[in-house]
Amino acid sequence: MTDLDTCQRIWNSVAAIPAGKVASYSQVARHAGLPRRARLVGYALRHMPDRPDIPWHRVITAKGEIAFPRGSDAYRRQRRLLRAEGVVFQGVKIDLQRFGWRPQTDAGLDELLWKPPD
DNA sequence: CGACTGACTCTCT
DNA sequence: CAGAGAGCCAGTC
Repeated sequence: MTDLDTCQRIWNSVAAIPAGKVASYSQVARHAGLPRRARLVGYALRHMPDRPDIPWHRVITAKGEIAFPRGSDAYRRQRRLLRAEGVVFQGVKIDLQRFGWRPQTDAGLDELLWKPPD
């Protein structure tokens, strides 16, 4: 397994994702100080202890899709958890414009978030 | 040591 | 906007 410290940082970054928003693997990797290690994040999550304080379901691919194959058990589970937090799915994808995690502009994003759709 | 794989991403077409 | 290809890193065989 990777350095425990690395995993800790990854999990910590995942835990930093606000409820109702999602972050891509690369986003989490970058936030954890691991620029191009998106796959490592995936690996870390795969081997993650099922701790309730780690919202793994808020981590999706850069396309805004759940990384699991559609129709799989894990896919439905993650999708349900996200929907429970208010994340809206457009078909198989999530609108990253609205639900994408913006660590830098997180504070003032609410207005943007709740602006009525076109 | 090398080939294969995976909860990935970026770039080019 | 979708598909192909290359890059990336750790684990497994």
